Amino acid sequence: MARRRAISLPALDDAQTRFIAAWGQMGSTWGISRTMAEIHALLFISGSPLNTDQIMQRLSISRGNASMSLRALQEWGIVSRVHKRGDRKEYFEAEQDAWSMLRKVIRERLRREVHPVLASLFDIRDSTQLPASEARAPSSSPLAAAVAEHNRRLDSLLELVQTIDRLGERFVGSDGKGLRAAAMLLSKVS
Amino acid sequence: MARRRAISLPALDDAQTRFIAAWGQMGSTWGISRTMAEIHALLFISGSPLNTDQIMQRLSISRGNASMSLRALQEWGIVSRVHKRGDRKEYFEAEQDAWSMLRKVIRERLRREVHPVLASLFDIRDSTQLPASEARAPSSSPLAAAVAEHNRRLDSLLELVQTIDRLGERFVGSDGKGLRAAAMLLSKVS
DNA sequence: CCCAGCTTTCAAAATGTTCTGAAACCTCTA
DNA sequence: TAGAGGTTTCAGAACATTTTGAAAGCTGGG
Repeated sequence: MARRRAISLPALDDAQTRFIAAWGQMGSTWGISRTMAEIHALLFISGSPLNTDQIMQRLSISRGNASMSLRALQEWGIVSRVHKRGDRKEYFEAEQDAWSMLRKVIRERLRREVHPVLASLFDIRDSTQLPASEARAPSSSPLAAAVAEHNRRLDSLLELVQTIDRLGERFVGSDGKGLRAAAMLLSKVS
Repeated sequence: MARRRAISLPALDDAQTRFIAAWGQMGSTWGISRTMAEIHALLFISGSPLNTDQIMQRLSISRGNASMSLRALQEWGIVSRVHKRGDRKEYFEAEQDAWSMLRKVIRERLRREVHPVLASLFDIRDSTQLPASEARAPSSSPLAAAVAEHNRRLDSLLELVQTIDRLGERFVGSDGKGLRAAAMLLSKVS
């Protein structure tokens, strides 16, 4: 029977590297730059704060890139600066609670991407709102009918996006503990 | 008092154009190419099937681009081909039910993006699983402790991604009608 | 006030993605 | 089976994003 090999330092390092690659991959398919996701992965998986030089070395990236990506991660709220006594360097650490992390990401995506789209959709809908008089009477004009159909389609999409938005807001607003429970609960709704 | 201007054909056209732009914008922030999102928007908002030439004209894109984007949209399952009697051209139409559309998008994203990440994470976790003997006894070795921490972090992420996956699968699996109800219901869970 | 050590900025280079246009390819009909 | 009408493919061009590296900008101690 083959003996099970004991875990070694290189094996841990390798696992970290593979995790970083997988997370970076994922990030890039969800509209986050690969490097940003990799830095986040590195900070998350190592668990302790790292400074810019350590990050640069570990990921083979330039100082400028590291600096900009770290700033962006801080703007997302999932990485924060840490000062170490007696060290002039800045250290960075990742949010360690995965659910809290997700909450922050969703909060930002709502703010940056969903809300602007909602605003546009409302705006567009208003631009073809039929005057009340025309909307009330079943119109005989083909144009009015086309406009009505158009509005119906727009409204159905609006409703969808609004529901997603409300869902997200609720998720984001719930406190850390209740959050996971809510997700679990949903996963049982049939 | 200013008189309310009646809806005109140009106004409808303009609303369509604005919708197409907004939807294209959104697509690009969610990892879908702008053109693909725009074609989808055009088909969705016009409601009736269009052929390649009509799409090319309306969006000012090349035939090649239109063809490839239409193929991709069909692979996502949210656009389908339609034959028109007595017309040799192919026509395309978008799924008109917004919730069904969302369901299809989520199904594909789970398949293409979430499942591969899950597989990688499981794989990575397995590579540093402590032999049962070592894991059982509280270890004194600092290396073993580091590995244990690493595994803990990995597991917490795994659990998160798995929950999302299950949630998505359930959403995707539910039938059209129950779907929206479930989302509404979730939005009331506190 | 000046310097050392560190961080941030940003223009240009590298890289990656999307789009075009023309040629190859189907598939009906005569 | 020729060819008209239509669709797909794909190499290269256009465009967009990401990354680099060097210079400018901070900051705290001497």
